[in-house]
Amino acid sequence: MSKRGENIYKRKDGRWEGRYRKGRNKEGRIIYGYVYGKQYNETKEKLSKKNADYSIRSETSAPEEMMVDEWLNYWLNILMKNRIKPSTYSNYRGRIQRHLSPFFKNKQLSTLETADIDKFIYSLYRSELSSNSIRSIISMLRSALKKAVNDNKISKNPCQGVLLPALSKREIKSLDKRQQKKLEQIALYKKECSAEVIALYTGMRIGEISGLKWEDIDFKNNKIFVKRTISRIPSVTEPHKTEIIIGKPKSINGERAIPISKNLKRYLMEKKQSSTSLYVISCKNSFTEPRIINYRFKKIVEESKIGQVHFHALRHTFATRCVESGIDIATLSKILGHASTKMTLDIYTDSLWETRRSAMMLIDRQLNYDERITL
DNA sequence: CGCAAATCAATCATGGAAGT
DNA sequence: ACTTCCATGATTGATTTGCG
Repeated sequence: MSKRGENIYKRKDGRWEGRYRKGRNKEGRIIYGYVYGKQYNETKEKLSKKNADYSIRSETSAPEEMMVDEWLNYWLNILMKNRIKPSTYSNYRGRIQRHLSPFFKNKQLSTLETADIDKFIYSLYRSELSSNSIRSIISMLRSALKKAVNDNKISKNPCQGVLLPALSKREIKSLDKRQQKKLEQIALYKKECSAEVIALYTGMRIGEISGLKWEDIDFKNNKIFVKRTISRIPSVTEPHKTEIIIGKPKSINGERAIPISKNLKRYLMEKKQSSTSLYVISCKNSFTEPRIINYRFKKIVEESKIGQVHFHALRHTFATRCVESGIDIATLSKILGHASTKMTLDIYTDSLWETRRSAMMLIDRQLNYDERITL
């Protein structure tokens, strides 16, 4: 009778159906061929013949003809798809389609060498991509080729040892108190609950604010639980479409609780009264997607005349204010949802130094050197 | 050998352009 | 006055490297 792995199954109509691998399509999915028979053994025989045919073929010609973009699609759609988040999948797919496939069109995987990768990087340079983007394309390519080495498709990884553009150093932008005041003045008096106010007083990310529900706020214990993140990505299934992804934290570690200050609590409670939606920031009685939050944010920024800032700067602003009020780094790290304090330290070392310096200057006033003479 | 710095990999944010 | 699509760019967790 039918055994696991044979790929022979009994059909509802009484016949036996066997499947064999014919090859793979452009996306890397397996294409099956089918055989049928009234008896199990009959089907098994037919199937083994087919299998013999195709295994000979794939041993001789198929492996030689594997193209670079075939491998990439196989790597992404078969090997990676279920291991990575939809947002990452979408991102990778976009980079393959837009950059890798066109450049390595008609290039055989087995002939790929380091020089090709260097040329590719050069072409990305010329298309004026930032070094960050180039790096992320190459690092994805590197992992795909690493797997190809592992599967004996190529003997060594051509990405090994390529020279990447220098990482552009990031400069954290945050609002000073004057800018913050100006922004709040407008945001606070909006009728709807303001994403900007929440960002400035919790440090939450835009996607997290987008997914925040009233039920995530524990007014009794003054806590906000971050449980969701919303983003819109190019559709995984339908081409030329996008879709909303509501990400659930994979582990309990992904979630975090943020304490609510007194004023924020008052603000939120007031807004909750007039809210009819499950979501704190609502749009048509549902969530407000990040693009819209950003759109509204930009209008407020313009109105408040504080210059050019990104929404993410509000998160930095929150952290900076925390540091200024002398918060300890471990606490801040927890609130921001960082995995370790290392990350937090890396980003905020400078502002920590600023507050230490000004603390020193305060102390310094007490030491009046001239008075020594009169003593 | 232990540690932090550097780099890689995965994920999230941004905003122009065009559509409704 | 948003809303959708899409490619680029930045952030952040994980791993490797390199240095005393």
